[in-house]
Amino acid sequence: MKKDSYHHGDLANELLAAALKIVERQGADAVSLRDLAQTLGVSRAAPYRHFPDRDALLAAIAARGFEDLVEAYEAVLADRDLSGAEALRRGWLVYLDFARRRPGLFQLMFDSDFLGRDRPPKVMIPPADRAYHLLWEGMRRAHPDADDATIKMRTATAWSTVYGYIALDRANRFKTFMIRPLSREAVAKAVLAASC
Amino acid sequence: MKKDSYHHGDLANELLAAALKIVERQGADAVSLRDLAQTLGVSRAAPYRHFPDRDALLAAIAARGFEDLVEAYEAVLADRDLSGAEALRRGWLVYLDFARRRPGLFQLMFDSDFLGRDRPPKVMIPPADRAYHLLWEGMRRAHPDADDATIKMRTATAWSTVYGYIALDRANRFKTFMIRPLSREAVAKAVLAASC
DNA sequence: CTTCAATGTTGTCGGCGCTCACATTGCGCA
DNA sequence: TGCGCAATGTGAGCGCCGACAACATTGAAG
Repeated sequence: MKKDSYHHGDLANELLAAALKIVERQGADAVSLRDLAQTLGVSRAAPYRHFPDRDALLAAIAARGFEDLVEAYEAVLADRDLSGAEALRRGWLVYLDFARRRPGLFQLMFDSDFLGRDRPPKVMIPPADRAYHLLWEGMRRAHPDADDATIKMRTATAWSTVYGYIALDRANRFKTFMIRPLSREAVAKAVLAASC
Repeated sequence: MKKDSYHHGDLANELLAAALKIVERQGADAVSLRDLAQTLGVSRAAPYRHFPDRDALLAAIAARGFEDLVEAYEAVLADRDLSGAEALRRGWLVYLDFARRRPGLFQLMFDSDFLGRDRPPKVMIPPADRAYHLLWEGMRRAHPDADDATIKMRTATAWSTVYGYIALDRANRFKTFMIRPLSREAVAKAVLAASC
């Protein structure tokens, strides 16, 4: 931690923390390894001792985002007293709230092409898989007797709607359609209605 | 057109055409003004005589994309023999087909933040407005007696679903849910069912 | 024929990701 | 205790990019 020593002490974590702040405030495009290094008082090349390249740093941040999202979603599913439909509704709200409160991070997690690659960054495979699996679990709980194909299709459709709404709302596209944008609750209800 | 003269002759249009090809094949991120200039046999600074900056060139391409999309959608609405629901369904198919055949262009049109700015590039305001307005017209035709608020909300929800599906499909995200992704027709039908 | 606006060129600046050879440090092991 | 090595940080440099400024060339209008 002492700043004047040759070795920084905790550069990897400080890079993650500083980059996360930038992602949340200005989006992933604003992350520059050179900038980061200067902010933390190290040389431009230092970050490369901890992350092979810029993408690896962003992937690590995205992975942390998935972990946070999964934690919040699991808190909803943990309440066994909730009806299936209500658990499903609250689960969508978790996604909608996450996207609204941390838009830059959400965008990095879902809009970057990390997960679409042949070989996604290994740090984010488990939490991302878990996040997607939870969507399926929520839908299954609301439709205990439906067959797998139905569950999957409804999950895909509902997730399309929620994700599309989030992306369009973030980009301010709904001003074309209405003065006041749809509320998160309205979206969650509409999605719920469409998948029940 | 003559290549050896000092003045190129039609640089603006050739820049647009060459950049459009790159957008469609590799996405907007792959567009480099320097590269473009070299390909067309002019100097690095020449493009700046025709477009103030890189964003302006991309905005012009996006505008052209909206014009193509509007043309295809209007061809559907022009058939007055179609039922409202069928016209709506075919309208969504126009979007889905456009997104599948020209993913890079679609992404530039809808994912870039041009339209979300305080002052969107003026070349793309009219065609983009028209494209969004057509969604509303299609929905109106399927629900002639619904009030405006309902039309708007259904349009917003349906567009969220279609747009979300397109983005997730392009990013290959549905492999988590199913082996074979949903077909365009299945999506159009699901959206139609949800908004009728 | 002259003049001028349109168009193209060269040079330059700052920023970026990334790599390489080298410097410093501290930890584990003899 | 002291030594050696792996981990970590440094500085220089490469090639790429967008953008600007000063200058060159051209064609068309008068």
